[in-house]
Amino acid sequence: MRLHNTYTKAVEELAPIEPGRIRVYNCGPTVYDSPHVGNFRTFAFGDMLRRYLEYRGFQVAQIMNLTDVGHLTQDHVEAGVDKMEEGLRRLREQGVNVSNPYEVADYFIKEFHEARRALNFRDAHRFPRATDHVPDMIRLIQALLEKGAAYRVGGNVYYDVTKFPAYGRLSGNTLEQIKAGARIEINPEKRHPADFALWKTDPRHLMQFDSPWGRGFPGWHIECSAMSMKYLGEQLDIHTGGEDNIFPHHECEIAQSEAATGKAPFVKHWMHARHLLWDGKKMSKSEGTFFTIEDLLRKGYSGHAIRYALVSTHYRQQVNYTLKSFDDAKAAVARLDELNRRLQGVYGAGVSGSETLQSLCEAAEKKFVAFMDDDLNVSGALGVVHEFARDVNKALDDGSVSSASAGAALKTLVDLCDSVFGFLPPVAGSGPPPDILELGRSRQEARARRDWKESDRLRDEIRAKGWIVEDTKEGPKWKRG
RNA sequence: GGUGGCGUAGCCAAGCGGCCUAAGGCGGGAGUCUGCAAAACUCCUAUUUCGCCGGUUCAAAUCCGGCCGCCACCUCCA
Repeated sequence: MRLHNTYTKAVEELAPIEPGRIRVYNCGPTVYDSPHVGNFRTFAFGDMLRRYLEYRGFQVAQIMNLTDVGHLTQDHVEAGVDKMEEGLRRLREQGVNVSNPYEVADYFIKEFHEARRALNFRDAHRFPRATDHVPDMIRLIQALLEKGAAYRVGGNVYYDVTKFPAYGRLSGNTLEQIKAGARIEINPEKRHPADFALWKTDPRHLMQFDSPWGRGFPGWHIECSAMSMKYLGEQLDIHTGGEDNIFPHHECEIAQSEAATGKAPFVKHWMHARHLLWDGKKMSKSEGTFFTIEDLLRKGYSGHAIRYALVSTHYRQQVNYTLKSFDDAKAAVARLDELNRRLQGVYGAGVSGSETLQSLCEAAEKKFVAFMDDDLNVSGALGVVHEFARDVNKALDDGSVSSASAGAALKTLVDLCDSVFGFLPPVAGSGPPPDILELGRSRQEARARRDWKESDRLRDEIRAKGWIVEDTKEGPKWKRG
């Protein structure tokens, strides 16, 4: 299996640190605002990666952090705005009863998990919160000070980038380039403009923690180093995030982690998802293109359809969405859902017939794996899925498929579309309730005596009760309205 | 200013030197099936064509150069 690595800018063979086991850290959400589709494109990529690794037989340890410290918008304290404070104000404006930053975080963490579940994510093994790990961060900062990789100025601690020769290798922002760039603010406390804060003492910050350097708060980057190493060890197989994290966040993480442990590489595969565009531009609140998952659900798109849309474009491809993208996804999911029901019907009916689907399944899975093994080529893999769907439908139309054969096709469909992609809706267990089935039987009787008027009336009545009945060769087929 | 990416049918999107007379989805058209509807299936919907212009090669959507257009990162951001 081959995956792209931002650090080397190449697609490389995945070679687990520990055979059979993959340790993945996903940069998770900041929880002082509602997560939006863009965030979830990245998270959905992380979830699919985990699912595919499991499908390929790896035991995966997946950690996703929740950033609940309200970092300042700038390293330089003076002009900084506390994000948590903004979140608090925003929620109060909406009439939500919150009194402190922890409650703000709780509120948005709950929202995040709701959206995550709606999109059928597997649970990461842990969702560590930054505020629960301040002592771990302090220990890491202390280690960096002891090794001379960081320095203290009053109550502030900065990382000394000049002590880390590899700084800039991930992003290409070498120290020379940063120095030349006019966009870095001058902070007289820093020895080098690219030095970044590990700890800040500032009485105005909302969230305050005790430290050897005074009461203050941790720098943004240190939390991920501390939490990933705490739960996954000093070296990880894969670390994911959005492309914006490459610099400065992940660049700084590498510097901190490797300087602290003396082990390199901190991460074997850095994987970054590209940002999405809405209607050709960055999502923007003022343009009304800042959609949350909840917004899309409210517009009538199912979690499965949203997931299909988010997952069906390669993660390193900049993707442009409009509402039509979600309509397309909805239709594609419906088609696969239809096949799923059809197969379940044949599988449950216990019919004998040809076993021809077996080889079709094997061929499809083989091709699917070949595409996915190549840095998660989902478009190619999806092509395989849809070709498979067409071939199976064709066989079903011939009416000669055995139950065993249908079962095999069912397994393939579920493996690919549910286990890996996670967008196949579950077939509602038992079908319609007895009263609906009774109406259906009346309708069949009406049809038998060619009373189309009554038959259509019953179909409308069934429809009004939330079910759709379709006539097929195998008898009536039931769907949720 | 620095760095990186993209430009394939109405839309989305694979392919990255010959199996391309270019996957797959959505949309559209015609048909099969059906009392009707729905679903499904079949066929059609890029045929000197893959932004444009040159070049390399026996061979290019795929490599090289130039141009045009779009985007991202370099600053909080997935």
